[in-house]
Amino acid sequence: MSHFVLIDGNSIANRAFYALPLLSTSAGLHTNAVLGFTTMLLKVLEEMEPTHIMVAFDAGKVVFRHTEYAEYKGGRAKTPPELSEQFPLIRELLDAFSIKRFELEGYEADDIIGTLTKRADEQNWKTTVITGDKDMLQLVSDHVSVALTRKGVSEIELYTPQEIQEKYGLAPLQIIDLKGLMGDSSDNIPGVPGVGEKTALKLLHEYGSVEAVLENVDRVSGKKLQENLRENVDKAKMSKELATILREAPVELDVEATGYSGYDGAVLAEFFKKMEFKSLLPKIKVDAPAKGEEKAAPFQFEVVTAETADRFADKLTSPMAIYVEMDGDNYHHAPILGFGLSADDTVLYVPWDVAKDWQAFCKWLADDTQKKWTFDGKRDTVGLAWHGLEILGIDFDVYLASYLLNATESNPTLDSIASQYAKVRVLADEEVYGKGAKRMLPESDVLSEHVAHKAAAIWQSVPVLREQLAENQMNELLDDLEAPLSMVLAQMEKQGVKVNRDRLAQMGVELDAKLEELTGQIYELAGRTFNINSPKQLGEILFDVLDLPVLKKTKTGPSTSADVLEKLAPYHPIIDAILTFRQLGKLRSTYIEGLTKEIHSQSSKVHTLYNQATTATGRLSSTDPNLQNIPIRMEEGRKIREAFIPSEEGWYMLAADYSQIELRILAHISGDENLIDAFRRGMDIHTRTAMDVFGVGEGEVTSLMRRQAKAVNFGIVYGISDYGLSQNLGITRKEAGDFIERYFSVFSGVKHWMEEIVKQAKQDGYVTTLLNRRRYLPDIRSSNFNLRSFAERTAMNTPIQGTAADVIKLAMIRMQESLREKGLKSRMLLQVHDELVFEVPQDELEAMQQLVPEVMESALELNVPLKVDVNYGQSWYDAK
DNA sequence: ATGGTCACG
DNA sequence: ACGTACGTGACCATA
Repeated sequence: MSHFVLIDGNSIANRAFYALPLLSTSAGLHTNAVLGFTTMLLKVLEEMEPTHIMVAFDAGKVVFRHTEYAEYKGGRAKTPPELSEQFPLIRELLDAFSIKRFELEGYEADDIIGTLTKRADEQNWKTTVITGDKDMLQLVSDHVSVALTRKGVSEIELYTPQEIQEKYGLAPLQIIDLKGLMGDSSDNIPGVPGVGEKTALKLLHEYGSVEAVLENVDRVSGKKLQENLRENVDKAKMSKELATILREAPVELDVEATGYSGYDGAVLAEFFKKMEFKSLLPKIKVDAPAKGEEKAAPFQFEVVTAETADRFADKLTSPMAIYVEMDGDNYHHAPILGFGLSADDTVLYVPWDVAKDWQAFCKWLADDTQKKWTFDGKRDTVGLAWHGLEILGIDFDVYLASYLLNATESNPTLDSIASQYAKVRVLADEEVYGKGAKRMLPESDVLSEHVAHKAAAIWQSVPVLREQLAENQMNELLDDLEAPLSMVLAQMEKQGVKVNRDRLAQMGVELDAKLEELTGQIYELAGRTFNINSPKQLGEILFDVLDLPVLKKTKTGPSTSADVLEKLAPYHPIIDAILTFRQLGKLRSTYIEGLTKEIHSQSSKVHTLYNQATTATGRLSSTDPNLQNIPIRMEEGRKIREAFIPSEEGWYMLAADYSQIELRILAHISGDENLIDAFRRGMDIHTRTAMDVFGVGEGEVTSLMRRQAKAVNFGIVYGISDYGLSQNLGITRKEAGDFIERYFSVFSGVKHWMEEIVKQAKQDGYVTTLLNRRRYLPDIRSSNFNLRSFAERTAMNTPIQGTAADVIKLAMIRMQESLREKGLKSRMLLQVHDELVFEVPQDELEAMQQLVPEVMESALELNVPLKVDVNYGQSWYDAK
């Protein structure tokens, strides 16, 4: 059966360009749109198996619509040169694929596709249109489906008439009426003012078309809406015309001429090489090896056994890629299965039982001069340490490198790294081991090949990663910050923190009693029993049985979150009981029961896992258990910290935290003179902000004024919006807006910086921290208001939060060095974003109280001082 | 698996 | 007209 695929070339190229980071070849040629286009094509060819395929492009400056409406597409931003220069490459790409492309002077790709689908439809061909443009949904019919790209170009969503009906309640042709009413800002189709998607859909469900709406305008509910419709009759009609895709363009291309019989693998490979798409090369389907090209050698590796080990001793070289395979994600517990090793043409697999008794290997492993390339060296270091082995000489970590190159793709996996930077394919662990309850070890030959692939992938990726890091000037960030930090974190994780199990149990007993009492009270107040932990059941009790007002909704029903409940508290005594129940329940399940489960059987301590490649901003995160969210704000919860104690008799817990680090960093990078002055004078920053914003003297700042100023300062760091501030302070949006305006008039340097950073983000597509950490913001130029606004706030927040992360990471490295140099026994145990926690012998207390702030405050020189507060006590609770 | 809620900076 | 404060992870209920 025939299957005709039509691709909207401009739409896909645009999507791909904005979805992918701005990649370039070593020669400086930008290729991200080409790459996205290519992945899409490979996917379409494989999954849709078209018998006919073509790509349509817009052509020429004069599109016939212009003559009808001068401003058509006027609102659209100019195509950036980085994208325009890729169009010729995309044409080359299509030629390499032997796919027909077509353009027609004065017409858009839409119209070409509209015309061809009509012809195909008449012949009853199965037809699929691929585009990112929702307008095209109007082409859908029984034979024609439209595939919309989502998440850039990596995923597609197929629309048939049924799906359009389900999603919009409209027939395909009514999509035109929808656009006619709501308009489309990206195409500068005006629509009717005041009518968005919701209103437009409501009108169409009732009347069916733009014309019918206009005829029945008297019956439309809403005075303002009626007025808008009456005053914009012409605009509505014209918008509908603009949104209508032409189905009778003078396209001379015969549908039959788009017949497709596959591509020449060798030609395509040549093009991929030119584009430096190394990872795509293996995806080219070749029926027979192309003439003149040697068949790729099958993957070869050797398994080392106890008997043959001696023969392999001289294969252990420097540098060499090593992958330590473990059974499970938590390397504090996981058994080690074996090692993959690779360098040049050597690829080895060494089972654990062989490796642990192979002396030459263990010696090589612990030899600092033998350089190792790894995937997650911290995992290797800690995992091996639990089994009594030492690994030294880690010289490159592809996990950290890949994270730095793209922090938005959190937790890079080796299979994805391999597909981006290496030739060899690596299966996802899930494919080898299964997931969840179905997880199990595969046959030993499957396992050894999988691990061997991993080592080979690391070996091949390193040079590519090095080069890309160099292009972004990020080698220093890796070599001097993240890599040394990973070894500091390894020590902290392995060291662990002592937790007093009995203390927790005792608190648990007290909580149980209180919770039981509360449960009884709640049931009585509700008049029946129910599951208080179920938002659904709780909602029924509150809003149906007790008939309390619904203040906020979630996707699934009325919200019962704490901020809503607090507002409902005056209505009914059950609310306070529920709030307390929630609070205590959280303490019991997460912090008593959860934490107790994490106490390690071997060490009686908790050993967290710091994730160094998860956050988009450069912060760490902590799991199993998460030690970065131990309660502190409420006294009942804060008591949990009494269970965190030193691991040795007579030692102390010492905590040091940066004071206002984010605002100090804002002062530095914005250069705002007022903010800098405040910090140089050592003032309380919230009081100072209140003085400036309210125009009062220091003695006249009330606690309310200080509280409001504090909220404004938080808002500034988060990328302020009047709505967010109004929510936080419980004031109107207008009042919040006034605060912000006054803040910006006093701290004009901050305002200027915020405008500039957003502008820069729009230009570059990313923002950076002081140490050149980078975060891409693909939505910064989105036409979707929400996505764009979010990206803009992120552009303001990330340099601040990310630089703070840089600073404390630097301090941790210096701190560890300092402890070693001075021969101190004190140990760094925890990092909580702006705080470091140590355990300290009594005779080092004095020295540490001096040293820790000194090292932290001098980690990075800014144009304002950094300030650190230190406290110590018998437990983490007492270090306050 | 997903969403709601809540703990932290 | 839109619908939000920035960054995380754990637990519970429910599909």
